[in-house]
Amino acid sequence: MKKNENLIEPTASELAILQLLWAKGPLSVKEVHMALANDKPVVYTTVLKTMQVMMGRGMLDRKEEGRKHIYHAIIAQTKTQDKLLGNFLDKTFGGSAKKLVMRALGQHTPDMEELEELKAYIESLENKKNSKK
Amino acid sequence: MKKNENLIEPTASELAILQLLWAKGPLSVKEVHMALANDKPVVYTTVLKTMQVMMGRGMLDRKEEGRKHIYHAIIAQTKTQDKLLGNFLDKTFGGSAKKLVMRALGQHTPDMEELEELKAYIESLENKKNSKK
DNA sequence: GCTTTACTACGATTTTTATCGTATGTTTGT
DNA sequence: ACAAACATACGATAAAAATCGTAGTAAAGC
Repeated sequence: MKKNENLIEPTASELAILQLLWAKGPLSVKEVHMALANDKPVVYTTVLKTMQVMMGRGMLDRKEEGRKHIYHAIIAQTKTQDKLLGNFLDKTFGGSAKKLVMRALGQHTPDMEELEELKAYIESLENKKNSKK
Repeated sequence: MKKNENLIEPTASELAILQLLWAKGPLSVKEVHMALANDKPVVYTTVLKTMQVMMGRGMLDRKEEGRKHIYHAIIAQTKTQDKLLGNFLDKTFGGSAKKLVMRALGQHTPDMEELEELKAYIESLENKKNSKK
C-alpha cells in the first residue's frame, strides 16, 4: 500500500483556492478571485500569480478556453486533506487521534443526526477490527 | 462567554517548543534544544532565539536559576489547541467537524478501548443535548 | 591567573509565503 | 479605427518565519 510521502502540501492560500476548485469544479482566475474577494480583499493578479505557482508545483492544470485559462485541481481532495490532517495531528495533538476527535466534538459539536452517524461509523470500525483477526 | 479572539497562534516551530514545555514542565534552553535536536538538526542559538521571541509574544515566561533561564509556557495547552483546531477545521474541512472526525478515525484508527471511549463520549454529548432542551 | 566551557543577547541573513505593479496582448463596443 | 475592458506573464517587493553567527559575560576547571 502506497504512502503519501511525496504528496504536495498546499500553503494556506493555496488551500483556499483548492477548496474552491474541489467544490465547484474548473474555474477561471476571475471566478476564483471573485469568490476569494468575498472573504478578504485581494488583488486579482495576486490570485493569478498564486494559481500559476500552483500549476508549477503540480497542484493544478489548466485548459484554454478562448483567451481565458480554466484551472482545475490535479491533486485529490481526500489525499491532500489526509496529509494535512496527519501533520496537524502530530504537531498539535502528539499523534493522538482520540484526543483530537474528542476535542473537535467538544468544541464543534455536530447535531444529533451527525452524532448518530459517527457512532455508527465507530461501530463499523470496531467490526472491521474484529473481523480482521 | 469569552471567545478566543485574541489568543496567540504559535507557528510550527513555536508549537514544537510549547509541546515540550506543556509535557515536561519548565525547561532550560539547553533541554529544549536537546529534545528538538533528536528529531531534526538545529543550532542551539536558533532555539534560544525562538524562545526569546516567544517570550516577547507572550507565550512564555522565564525565571532565572543561576545564570540559566528556565522557561515555562504561559498560554494554556487546551486553548491553544482549540484555536489551532478551529482554524484547521475551517480551512481544511470547511468547518465540518463530522468530516474531520471521520477522516481522522479512518486514517488513524484508535484501538478498541479508545473507540469505546469515543462512543461513550458521543453518548454523553447526546445526553447533554437532550437535557439542554 | 588563565583558558575553556556554558550561557544569553541580538543583529543579520535566509527561506518561504504572500502580494502587487507594470508590461503586453486580445477582444469588444462604438 | 481606436479606446476601454479584459486577460495573462512575470519580476519585484513585502511580510512572515526560521536560522545562524558573532559578541559578550560569567562560571568552572586546571
